[in-house]
Amino acid sequence: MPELTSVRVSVSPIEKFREFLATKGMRLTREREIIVNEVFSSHEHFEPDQLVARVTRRDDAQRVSRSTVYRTLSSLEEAGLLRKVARGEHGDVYEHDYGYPQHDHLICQKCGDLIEFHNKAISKLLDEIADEHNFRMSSHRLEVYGTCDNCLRRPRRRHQKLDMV
Amino acid sequence: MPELTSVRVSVSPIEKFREFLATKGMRLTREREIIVNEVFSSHEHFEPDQLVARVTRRDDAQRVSRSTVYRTLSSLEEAGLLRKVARGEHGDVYEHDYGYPQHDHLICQKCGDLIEFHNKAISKLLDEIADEHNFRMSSHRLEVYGTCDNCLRRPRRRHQKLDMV
DNA sequence: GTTATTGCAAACCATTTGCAAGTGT
DNA sequence: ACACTTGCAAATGGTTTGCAATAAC
Repeated sequence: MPELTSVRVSVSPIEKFREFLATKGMRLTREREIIVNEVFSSHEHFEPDQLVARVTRRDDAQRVSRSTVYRTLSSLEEAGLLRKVARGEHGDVYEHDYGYPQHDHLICQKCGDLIEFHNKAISKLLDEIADEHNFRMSSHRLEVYGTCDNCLRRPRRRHQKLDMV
Repeated sequence: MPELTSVRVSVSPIEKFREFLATKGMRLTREREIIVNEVFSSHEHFEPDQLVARVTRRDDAQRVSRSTVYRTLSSLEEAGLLRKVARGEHGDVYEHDYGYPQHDHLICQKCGDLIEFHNKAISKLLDEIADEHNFRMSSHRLEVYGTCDNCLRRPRRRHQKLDMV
């Protein structure tokens, strides 16, 4: 088991969010807190609707409406706590963008799975390319589409239409 | 069987499309031909709605409905003649994917401008990365966001939006 | 003659928004 | 108290689809 160093994050997501909200004259409400807790309870990528499903099904004081989920996700994105990732035909997902290093994705077109990777050489090349074009880079999105290991090993017939003549 | 040279030769887009349609048991209709001509009359990136606007405004036999434009764009994408490019908050655009080498984009967040580039080293790195993950890569999308040369030079102006004046 | 295709309008669907009621500071 | 916020329902907006009429082969 590798040793974990807790150097990365000094402030909890909820605290970071509160700070962000404060600068906007916004409040950390019960609903926003519920959503942040839900979002940061696991490191999985998620679709807005998955989150909505979880928090709207409740019948207690932990319930949050669909609108509020969407509104809060936007705020979390703006606050730098979440980032949106486009998965092509599979729709967008959110991922944590706080306390995690920059990375890119392999995206399986069969099962929609996301595999993260980071490659310094690519980052360096991007710097050079931007420089050549006198372009000031602020971010990038690199998505590699194809078929993941799992789907290659156990191909599901229904995905292969083979309608080639 | 038509005679083909041994070298990769540029068949016209319309011909390529006809071949694709044939393999699908589909027909090259007047409407599809109109759209292909319109799409390949210039190399510009375009939004579906821009194309729709051009071909639905007509009152002669050159008119094509919105539905047919969308249906045909999908077919052209499937046929490998067009490719969709996501511009982040600026919405998706189509670009020619036939007779043009693979390339990526610098995308200006100020003006939405697209600057194409190609870098062999990046392609090579992607091959290696996919390989390491036993991932079969079929394509990739690399978009570099930031501010373009033009917008850096004219910081306070919206540049090249001449279609509004 | 079949069978694919078109145009229209209606449906879709994830996301956004107006508004009245509710809540944090 | 005063804004900010919520939940609901309705609006959005780009894209897709059902269907009857039409056209390609």
